[in-house]
Amino acid sequence: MDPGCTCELCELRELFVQNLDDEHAEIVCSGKIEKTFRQGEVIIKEGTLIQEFTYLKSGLVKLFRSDQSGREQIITIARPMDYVSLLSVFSDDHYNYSVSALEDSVTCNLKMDEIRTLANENGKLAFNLLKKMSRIADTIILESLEIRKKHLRGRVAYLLIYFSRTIFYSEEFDLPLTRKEMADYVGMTTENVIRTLSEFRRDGILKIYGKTIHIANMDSLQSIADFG
Amino acid sequence: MDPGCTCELCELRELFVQNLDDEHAEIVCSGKIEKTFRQGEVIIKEGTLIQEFTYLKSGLVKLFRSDQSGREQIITIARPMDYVSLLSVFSDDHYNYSVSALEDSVTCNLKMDEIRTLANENGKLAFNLLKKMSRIADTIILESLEIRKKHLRGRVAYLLIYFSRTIFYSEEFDLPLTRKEMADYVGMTTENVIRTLSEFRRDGILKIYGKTIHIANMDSLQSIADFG
DNA sequence: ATAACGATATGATAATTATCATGTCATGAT
DNA sequence: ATCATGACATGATAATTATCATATCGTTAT
Repeated sequence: MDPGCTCELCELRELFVQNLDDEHAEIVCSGKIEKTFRQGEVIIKEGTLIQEFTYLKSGLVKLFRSDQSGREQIITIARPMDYVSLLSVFSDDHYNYSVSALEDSVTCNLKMDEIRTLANENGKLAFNLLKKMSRIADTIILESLEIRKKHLRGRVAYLLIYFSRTIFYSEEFDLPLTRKEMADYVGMTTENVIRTLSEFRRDGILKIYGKTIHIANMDSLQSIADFG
Repeated sequence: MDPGCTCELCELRELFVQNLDDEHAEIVCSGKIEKTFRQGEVIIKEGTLIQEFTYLKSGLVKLFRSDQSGREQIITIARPMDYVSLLSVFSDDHYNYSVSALEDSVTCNLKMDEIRTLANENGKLAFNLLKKMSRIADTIILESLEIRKKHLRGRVAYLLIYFSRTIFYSEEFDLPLTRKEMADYVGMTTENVIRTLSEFRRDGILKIYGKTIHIANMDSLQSIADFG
């Protein structure tokens, strides 16, 4: 991959550099487009034609679907090193979900038909894509099953631990979601998510300063997530 | 693919025959093992080492996970033409779900490391696997979101329509699941699934003779699935 | 044939969650 | 600075679902 692609930590680079010769890497690289999104901006819109392979370089995004009544269901939250263009990309012509930026984000976009062509010609590349896809799909499905079997308190606890462990690596962090979005994620109403957070605060499990959450008693929170 | 692989309708055949030369097809084919399972038998056990690529040739199976308390969550139901070895196969060493036969079933098993090797060498094969995987993962995720946003009645209606349209192509069919399994699928209790079926019967939407279901009023059932 | 068991079924009650009402607070627009 | 708006918050009540109790039915084991 030529020096133009200087995305040091980019997983795409890792993926392609191992698997493509210089000539093909150059093709991919020359078609690369970086896009910047402000918090709240739509990156991918449900129903839109899939033309690009979108990779999240920095920031944080949510994948979601909207039903006829306008309510959103959040499918998952993706960080850099996750593929954003994932779910429908290899099986469908149109996105069946939307993506928007939870924090200011930068994406790296490649032309989808180039990826398709390259993958068809290059088993290693295709197989690596297959592995990535498999892992991500797996994670989403298992996460969805986990959430589904818990009650309200367990779901909220699970989500907070997810942010603490997986996203922010800290017991204090700024929630990247509004209470409504948390509700959309765990499949409950906004009011009940708020009530649950207040309960956790009253029980001394959390300290809450607006969007800032400090997990004061991780053990309790963990056992609520496990058994609630 | 040599004449030994005479699975006329097998999607594997279609997948491999287009993508492998005779020599490689012979490798795959010679390692093929067919296995027969009676209704209720376990085909894949959660936690087990993944060594085979399992394809469902005939029958009907359920994919599910068991939690610590012993309750099952059904992830999806797979028919022939679906890949059974799917979710973890390319991303994990061990299955994180189980599969068992809802009807007498026959699987076709290939060695996983052969598939891995071939996919690495053959872009077309890997890309076709990628497309299949993508489609199946997509379907499971979207189905899960659909179920999740409905209430009890809507979930049961959805499931009945799913059997009618997708599995049996008829408005009268024998339920391949017990009431408990239906409950495990839609994430509700057995009692409430039974109650809902009884309600549908009382409302003239269904006729129920034990496991045999006749959908007497598809329009009503459909609108319950859509809006309930 | 009969006993035992699991699946199906229904009712009563408890637990959980949604809805509606209302109010505060922070923030951006004018 | 003030207003408008949306996010956050809490209580009361309604709707939904789970749990517990009980009973029937069909199938399997003895």
